[in-house]
Amino acid sequence: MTRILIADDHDVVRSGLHTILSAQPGWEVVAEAEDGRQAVQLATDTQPTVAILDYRLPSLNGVDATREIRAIAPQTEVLIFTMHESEPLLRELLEAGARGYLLKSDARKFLIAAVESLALHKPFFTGKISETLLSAYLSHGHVSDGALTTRERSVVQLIAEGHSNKEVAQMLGINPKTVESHRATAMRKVDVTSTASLVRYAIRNGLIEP
Amino acid sequence: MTRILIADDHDVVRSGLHTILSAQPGWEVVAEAEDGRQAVQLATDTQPTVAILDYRLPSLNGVDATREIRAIAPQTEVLIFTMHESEPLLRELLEAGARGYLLKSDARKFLIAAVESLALHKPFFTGKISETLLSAYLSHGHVSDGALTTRERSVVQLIAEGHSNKEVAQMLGINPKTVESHRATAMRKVDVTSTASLVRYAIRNGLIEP
DNA sequence: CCGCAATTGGGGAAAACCCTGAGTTTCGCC
DNA sequence: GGCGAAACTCAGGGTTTTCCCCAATTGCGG
Repeated sequence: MTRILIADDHDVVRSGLHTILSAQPGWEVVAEAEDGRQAVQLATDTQPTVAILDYRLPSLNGVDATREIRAIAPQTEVLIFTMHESEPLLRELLEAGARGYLLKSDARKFLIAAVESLALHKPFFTGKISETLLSAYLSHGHVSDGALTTRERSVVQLIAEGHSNKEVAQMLGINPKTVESHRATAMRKVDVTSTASLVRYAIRNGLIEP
Repeated sequence: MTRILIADDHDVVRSGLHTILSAQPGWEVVAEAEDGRQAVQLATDTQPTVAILDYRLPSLNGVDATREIRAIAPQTEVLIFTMHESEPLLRELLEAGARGYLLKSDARKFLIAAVESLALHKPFFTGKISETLLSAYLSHGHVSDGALTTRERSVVQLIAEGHSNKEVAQMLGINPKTVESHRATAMRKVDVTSTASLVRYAIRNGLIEP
């Protein structure tokens, strides 16, 4: 019996997944969560075979939820279900322990195959970026650092949220000049020349909410 | 018999809507479209009572699809189904002829009620902004202009795309100082104090794509 | 004709941006 | 344990861009 947990904040999506998955012989949806915390809680309680998590979840996002579920229920495989393909996101997810990545637009074609694969503890990924990144991960045990370092990401995040260099410096407890430095290298790395473009980058890659 | 058309690019969402709606006695889903053009085509063919359109649709967005459907199948009521609540968007939709606006997060509570209402040719809207805006529309036949003027919107748009004041000035054929001015008033109007926040506003309200 | 808002600008202070250099953890690796 | 690479930390000193007050000009509706 393949036991499945569904976590998505939109009940319409949950209904859709539920009907599609329940139609498969031997598959059972054992829990539905509408936010991250609930997903972790239900995963603990039900110990499902596969947990399907939307990346955008209230209270606890997909990455953090993945990390917690992997810690609490190690035999549960996590399938991330998301709108857009983002490389930094995928990287984080791999580190967090997700073993599947399914684009919402690929759902019809690959949903069954993805869950099937995860149930056998084999990874499953869709999308252009996925193949290269996944093979790199499987051969090295980790993926090379993304465009931005941790510090750079924090800075970009706070900047994109509307804070000035000075404010960011205070929040992080460092010198404004250092913030400038991180900001500058980050901007060079992602190849933009204005704050506006940097904000768009941050939003596209899920560093902040629009 | 209430005949329903569903248009959404994610098949999971279509499945969800389908199962929920079909469960209602007297309701029938007569068509499913995965993009805007197909929705218009199917609306022409099937002449449904209610058309449920996702706002984000490939090939033809929700607003344009609404306009065409209202022109071709005037007795079909259009219900827009969307993630976020955006005032400018709602404004456009009202002008285009939509009679319903349903947030995806409100789906479980209000989906049935919304379709029911539209089938009786009564408007149905969820969300905070909706009430005030709708009543204004019903009493005046149109809605007053949004927060930003035309010029201000253009400027914000170009700024958010990553252009500097100087570049924007060249594109619009005006003095950089004038661009600054529009930018400043726009920022006061939408109540932000940094470029970053302005870009987020632009993205939230659909002035530009992320 | 008068008001009011949109559009157009100026001047000056503040912040962001660019380049260069350099000290100090931090981490993987032999 | 030592060694190198990369990350994190700041500084100086410059240019460019935002940001915030203000004022003049259109233009449209009461």
